[in-house]
Amino acid sequence: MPELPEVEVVRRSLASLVGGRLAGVSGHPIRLRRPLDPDSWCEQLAEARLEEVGRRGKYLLLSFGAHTAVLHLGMSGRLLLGAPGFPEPAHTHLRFHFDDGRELRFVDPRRFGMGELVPAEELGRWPWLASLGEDALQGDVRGALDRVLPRSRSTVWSGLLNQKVLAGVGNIYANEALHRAGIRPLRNARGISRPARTQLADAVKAVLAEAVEQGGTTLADGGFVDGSSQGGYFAVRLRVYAKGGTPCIQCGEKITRLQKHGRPVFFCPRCQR
DNA sequence: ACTCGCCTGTCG
DNA sequence: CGACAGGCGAGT
Repeated sequence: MPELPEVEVVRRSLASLVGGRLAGVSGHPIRLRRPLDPDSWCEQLAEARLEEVGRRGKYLLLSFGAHTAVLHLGMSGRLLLGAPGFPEPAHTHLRFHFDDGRELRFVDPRRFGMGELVPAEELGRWPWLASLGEDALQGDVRGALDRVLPRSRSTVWSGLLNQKVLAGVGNIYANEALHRAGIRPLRNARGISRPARTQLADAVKAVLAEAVEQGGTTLADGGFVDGSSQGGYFAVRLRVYAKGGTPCIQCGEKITRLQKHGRPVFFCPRCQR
């Protein structure tokens, strides 16, 4: 569910925890994308202070001095701030107990998420972070697309979704950026001209920045919420995603929906060439 | 470069 | 009840 903007919104919603000290970590061992053992987190983090909440692509980084908690929300993950006595959602796998009584809960029904506790000095070498490409919000998006797309044998849509190229773009924003740039998702990446790549890079940055401003995309199912359980408002600005059959906002043509690698792709057959 | 599988919840 | 969902890595 959460792509870069949603993770960034969560990151910002946790700002009030920064500087706080842990009183403990709890939960039951469970298999997420990797096994999670809350007891070992509790031992290693002891009474650590939360120094910073960072983000790389779709990964959240909670820096506790000697260790960094690396969290990925997968499709259904949430990080929720709770007050003492606040009822706890189902599928709460991990709780950070702060010494002011507040709790940060990692909730993930579908268990596609992940939590890893990494020694700070190993963070840069940690494989899943190390393989990430340019951050799609803050990095050199144009440079990354210029380097990779002309040599890619895949579609431009796949290229945007490839986290080794750009870190943070998921299916919603890939579709939206391609519409804004007037590019058909399933075109060969190497056939995209340099000016079109520049437009695409600008569109990626613009759509992500706008989505962050709007608090992220919360679709009708209410999936995404920030740390305070607030949804975002970008869904009303979506131009193609989940809009198959409805008129294009720019030209009135019906939005096409098709399926690629089992995932939905949306585009306007008139505006996007 | 593509397919599959990991899970639960929700919707038609 | 089946189809489908925002992701991603392993295996082919």
